[in-house]
Amino acid sequence: MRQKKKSEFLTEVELEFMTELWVLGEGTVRDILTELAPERNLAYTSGATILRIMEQKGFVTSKKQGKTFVYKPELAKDAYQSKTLRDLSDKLFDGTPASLVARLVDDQGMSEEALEEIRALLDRRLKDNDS
Amino acid sequence: MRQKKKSEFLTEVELEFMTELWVLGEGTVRDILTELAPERNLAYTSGATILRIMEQKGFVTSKKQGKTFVYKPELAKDAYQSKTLRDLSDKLFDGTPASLVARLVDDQGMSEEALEEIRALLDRRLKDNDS
DNA sequence: TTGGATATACGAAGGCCTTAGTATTTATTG
DNA sequence: CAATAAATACTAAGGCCTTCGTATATCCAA
Repeated sequence: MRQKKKSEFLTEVELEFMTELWVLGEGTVRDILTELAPERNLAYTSGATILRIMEQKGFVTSKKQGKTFVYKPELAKDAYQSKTLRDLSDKLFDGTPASLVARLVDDQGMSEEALEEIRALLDRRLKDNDS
Repeated sequence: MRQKKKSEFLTEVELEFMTELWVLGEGTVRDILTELAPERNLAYTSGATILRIMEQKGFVTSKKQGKTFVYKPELAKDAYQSKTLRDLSDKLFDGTPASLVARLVDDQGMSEEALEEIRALLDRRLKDNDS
């Protein structure tokens, strides 16, 4: 009785939709399409299909409101961020998160503000560990 | 005259192969298959196909050595790490790398050493900016 | 109640990814 | 040179992703 065990990662479009749901809290097909960039131009039925598939996969749940489905994330953004980082760290950074951060910090195009912000974060975290 | 502008990201298997090439520096189909986990069990011709496609996409180059192709990464690991992080930051962390680090630091079991290491890195980087 | 607008259900096309098989070429060595 | 082993070239199948069209159901207003 083989378990599904599918990838549990969102596809490109699924992430696009989920991102809107994370902002909205919940929403209908129409709500989400409205939030997308105007140049996105996705057919209504495409949006409906995407959300139906996402529900099949367990990424969202729905409740019927009148004749319309309202969708809600089943997966918290925080949790998904964590999962994604763990995966990326394993696959591209030899499983050492520190090297991931190192690369990020080394990379051009990070403002000094962002760097300071990260350092503050680390300081706070290190202080917490001491106590 | 539409430009290719394809995704420029490695697929799952391509990353698997590229990871070996990054370690080896360069290698043949045989070399790479040897490096993969024994349980991977990929047919030789599959490996050859994957590398041929990767060359088409410009991820690797090849030179012929005797009757055999030797493949070499065209894309540096560092560069690909950066690109990937930028993409992830944009798509899942509202374009603010600091929030990415925050999530990583918050929930990954990062050792104090690793945290210190990163802070040192930041300090160095911020000093450089000052000068 | 019925017509029109809007929503859902279903299916399918086209594309890329992964994998592998078959046919052909090439190097080596008796 | 011929036989064998190994590599390359090509093709294709199966799966998932993205997108949309058609058919059907549902709500609301006149």
